[in-house]
Formats: sequence, structure tokens, C-alpha cells
Amino acid sequence: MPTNLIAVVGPTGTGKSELGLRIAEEIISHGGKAEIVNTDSMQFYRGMDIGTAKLSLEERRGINHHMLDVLEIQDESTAAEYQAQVRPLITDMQSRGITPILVGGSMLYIAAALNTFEFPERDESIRAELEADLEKFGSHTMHRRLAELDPLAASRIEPENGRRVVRALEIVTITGEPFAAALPEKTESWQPVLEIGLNSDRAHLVERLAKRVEKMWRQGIVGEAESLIPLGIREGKTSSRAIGYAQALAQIDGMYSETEAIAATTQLTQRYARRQMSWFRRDERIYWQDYQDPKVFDNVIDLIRNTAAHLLGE
RNA sequence: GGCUCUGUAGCUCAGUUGGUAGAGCGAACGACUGAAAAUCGUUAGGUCACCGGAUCGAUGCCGGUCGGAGCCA
Repeated sequence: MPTNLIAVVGPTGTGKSELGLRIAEEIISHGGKAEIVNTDSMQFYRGMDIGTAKLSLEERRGINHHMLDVLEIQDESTAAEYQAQVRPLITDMQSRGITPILVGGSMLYIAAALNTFEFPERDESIRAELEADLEKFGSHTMHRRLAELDPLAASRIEPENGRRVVRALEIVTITGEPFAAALPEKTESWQPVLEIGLNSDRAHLVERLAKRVEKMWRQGIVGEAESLIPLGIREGKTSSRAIGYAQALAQIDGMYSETEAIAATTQLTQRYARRQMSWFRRDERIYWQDYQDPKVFDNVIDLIRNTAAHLLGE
């Protein structure tokens, strides 16, 4: 089965959007069809533009983009729902001869799109009960409970990680059987994919991200955050956590000076980039490229030519 | 100039009634599958400002030097 799917991944601020566009343009210039599919969990939100570095309509250069602005600020975002939406989208595009180019850095969402994993069911009331118990008894007690019901799952989750312990208990409770809450031994690709990763020296990225955050403030992220308050950003389960927006809101509330808000955002952004890398490093499918290399784009086109020449009509 | 307080990890600070030190945050690394821009784990960092003294032994006591803060003049 030939590869008809491309993904551009990597930590935040490494130029993924631009690379995605150029790949699409290259395919189109060879007579093919290509469109972008967003895999950035915060770019789903309508109105969150500056802090997510979302491409404006103009910046998209006429290339079709999917999964942008698909959620309202107060909507919850989940990887499982995303999976349910992108999979049909991807196969539909492919059936029409369009190469989907997934672009974004949200680890779990990328995994949901690219890997065979199926999310176990969810139950709000069971979850609420477990969360109350977590509050009351603490994560170690909950972990012991999990160890009785599903030793395998328990062995793979830190007793301190209440959040994951609760989710595992939720799964065992719903399915009524062990092993469902344990992760599969190995992840398999849902379908062949050419996965390209952008990154560079840590020190360089650190500097670059600091500048990027300052730029977001100059572009008016505070004003944008303020305009989202009446739409419910403070109540949004997912959107309210967005790095940059949470700090902008704190600045509006007088909890932070502008300098402090920028510093806090920079720090969180850098920590986020680190976590992204610790996740992506495990993915052996990724062909890594240095975004500082002036020939990244040529390298990527060569890569496509060598691994999926048919996409370039060759 | 005088008096008082102060100098411990990158930062903010604990602490040792004298037996060469800890926390939180940060950093590096790792885990991760229906909140993932989430939630957690591990590790590395310190001639305890500097010089001298008494002591078996000093980061701690004594003296001095340098730096910081406040009050008085």
C-alpha cells in the first residue's frame, strides 16, 4: 500500500506550518492535489489566533486547511472525538486523490490520527465519582484499588499520577474486565505515513521561543484574550489552559504585570517544547530535519521523492 | 559616620542547641492513549560570601574584609 499521508510534527515554533504549505505547493506544482489537516489542539478554537500562531486566510496561500476553527471557546476538546473526525476526513480526501498533510504538534492528537489505537469508552458519572474519591483518599489509595482490578495497568502508571489512575479505573469499571486499561505493547500505524519532524539545538529553540512569545504580546494577545472572556474562555475546560491565554487573563486580572506574564508564558512554552520532544523522540517513523538548515525544504522534497515518489507524479 | 539586620543550589528561602546541608520553583532526562498547551516520575546542581582564630571537628562560635537592606545622624 503506497503512502498517501504526510505528517509534519515537532515542538512548537519550529516552522511546521510553513513547511506544510511548501510541501502542498510542491505536490500541486507537480499536478497533484494536497491539503492541510491541522493537528494542533488549540488551533481548533475559533478566536484563538495570535497565541496559537494560526495562519490567517491570506497566509494559507490558497491551500485548503481542515480542522481549524472547528470548536467554540467553551467547547471541550478530546483526542477521541478528534480521531472520530479526522479519520473519515483523511480517507475521504484520499479517495478524491488529495494528499492530506497533517501539521501540528499536539502529541496525543497526532497519535490518535496516526496510530491504530482505539480509545476505550468514557462515562462522565463514573469519572466524577472517581475524581471525588481521588480528592478524598489520594492517588496512592486509588492506585491500590487499580492494582486489584487491573494489575497490568497499575504497573504501568505511577501511583502519584492521580489523573491517569482515575482514567484507568474508569475504563476497568466500564468494561468490567482487566487489561483494557493497559496500553498496547507496541503502536502500529493506522496506515502508511511519511512523518517529518522539525527541530534544532535546544539552545536555539529556547531563544526563538522567547522572541515568539514577545511577538505574541506585541501582536495583541491580551486584547484577543479579553475579547474571548464574554465567549467563555475562563470556563472552557480545554481552552482556558492554553499557554499564553491563561497568562494574558492573569495580566488582565492584575495578577501579573506584562513582564511577568511574558516571562511565565515563555517558561511554560519552553517546558511544553521539551515535553513534546520527549514524546516525539520515541516515534521511530519520524524523519528529523533541522529547521536552521537552509536546505530543509529541499531535503524534505528529496525525502518524498525517495519514499513516496508517486505523490510528485513520478 | 553610628546602630540593627543580612549573605546557604540558577531563583525564593528552610536548616544544623558545632559532626561538611534541604524544600519549592527552574533545568536536563523520562513516562504518557476520551482534559495532553494536561498529568506525573527520575536526576544533576552547593569550597553554606571571603580571610583568619579557638575547637578533635565550622556553614553554624569569635575577629576582620567585602556585598546587600533598614533606621538614626
